[in-house]
Amino acid sequence: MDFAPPKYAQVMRAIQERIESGEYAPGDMLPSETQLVRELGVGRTTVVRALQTLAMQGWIEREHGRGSFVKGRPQSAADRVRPSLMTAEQGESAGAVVEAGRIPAPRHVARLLGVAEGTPVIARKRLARNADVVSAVETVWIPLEHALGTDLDKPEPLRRGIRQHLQAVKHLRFDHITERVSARTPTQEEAELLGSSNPVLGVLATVHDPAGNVLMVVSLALPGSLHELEDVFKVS
Amino acid sequence: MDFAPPKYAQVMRAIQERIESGEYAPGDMLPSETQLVRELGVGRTTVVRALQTLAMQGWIEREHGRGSFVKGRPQSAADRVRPSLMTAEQGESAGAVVEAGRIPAPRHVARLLGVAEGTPVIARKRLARNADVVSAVETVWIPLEHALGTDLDKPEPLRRGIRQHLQAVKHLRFDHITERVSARTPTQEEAELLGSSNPVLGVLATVHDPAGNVLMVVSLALPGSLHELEDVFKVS
DNA sequence: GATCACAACTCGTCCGCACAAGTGGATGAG
DNA sequence: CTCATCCACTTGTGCGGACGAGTTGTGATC
Repeated sequence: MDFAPPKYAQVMRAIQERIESGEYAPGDMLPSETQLVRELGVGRTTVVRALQTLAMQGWIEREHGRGSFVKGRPQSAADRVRPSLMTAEQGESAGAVVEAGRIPAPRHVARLLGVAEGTPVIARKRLARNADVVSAVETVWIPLEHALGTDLDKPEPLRRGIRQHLQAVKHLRFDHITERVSARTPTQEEAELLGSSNPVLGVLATVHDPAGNVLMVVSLALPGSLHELEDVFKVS
Repeated sequence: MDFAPPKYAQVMRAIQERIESGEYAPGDMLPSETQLVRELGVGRTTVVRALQTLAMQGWIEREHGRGSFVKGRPQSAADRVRPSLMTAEQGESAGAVVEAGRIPAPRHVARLLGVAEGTPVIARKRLARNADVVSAVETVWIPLEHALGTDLDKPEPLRRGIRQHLQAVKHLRFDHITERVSARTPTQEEAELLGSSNPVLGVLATVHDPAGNVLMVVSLALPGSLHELEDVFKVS
């Protein structure tokens, strides 16, 4: 079964698309709430909720008694691409999983997980493909206790992302992620999978639950020629 | 005249105070919406709006069908280190400046500055040292119009950072910065300056004024073995 | 005892309506 | 012309009701 997104989200998307397409340019006044009600066939409650959410996200500005005005696509630190979160969130397609099973934890992973080096953990390694080119090698390391009873140690592709799977099966909740990015030469194995030994962006991330415990470690190798991490931020 | 804050804000404050006082402890379930409606004498619309806003701000968590649960006072994510901003902010020490003067803009810089390739611009290249090791090659590209009258084209070290210098002399204000990070092999020149041709983090940043005009471009080569960019962020 | 259906609760969304309050142009008195 | 007033518009807030959907306990049934 598939679900239609809620109406207020549909209204938001409709307006966002008109802003991105240039139909509503920055500075323009949006149609009034009552106009949108008539045009979109929804209640004013719904329109107001959509507009207020857009205002909170920085797309528009609302002035009491005057109208709503376009500001443009919001640039916030929040919409930065977080490669580790993408990895945890995306489902898997056929053939993506290279390896999934129990492995002694290497030192750098053991330290981040807070276990002794060599402790058996579940490692799940997969390939991200982009137009038939391998665009990333993703390895997820999970302590046995958290992987127990999940499908993470099975080579079959997951239909939902790892985060949703862990939440549904084990009620584990992600709270925050610490991500460290560096540049390095790919390991032998990564070079073979990527078909190149050019420099890669190495991302090493720890995923924490609300109590601060480390749920898992994500390690990524992103070929420098294919990936750029973009970030826009205000100067104080 | 003084105004009473809107009711939904009063409801928010009431719940925040109960969380801060410990009456509602983290993990506790809040009273249900209908209970709060009776207790506070407001409509459910108002209670729902207050609770949804608190959830967006991270005070509580709402689970469909189960209830609302206390998370605690929200904490904003730690600020990330912005290498390009550091570069623009720091002063220079003796011998740091490798080169400063007029150069035809290379293609990738010209595109970011919005000028034709080969247009003369000011390039200022310097080295960051850390315990006598060259830890970064920093190049700043500035259109002639912005560099005119400044000391940016002179090889003498600046006592203040580039940002303060531009603001004091030319009244230019930084508003936001777009930063793109990738992994690459250092150029011939960078490799010589760094004394190594190991992979580097390549940072390419454009600095914008409040109107969105590009004030300058910053290009950094950070050896992967010496630099890690760390970032902590909340998961939705 | 295990299983299933159901009721009673939760939050999620949506509607129509109402009134307050801010803005700006039209209108008419002076 | 100047100014106050009014009116038509805008958004802000609030209410009650309705229905959907997820969760959990309870009790009947097998």
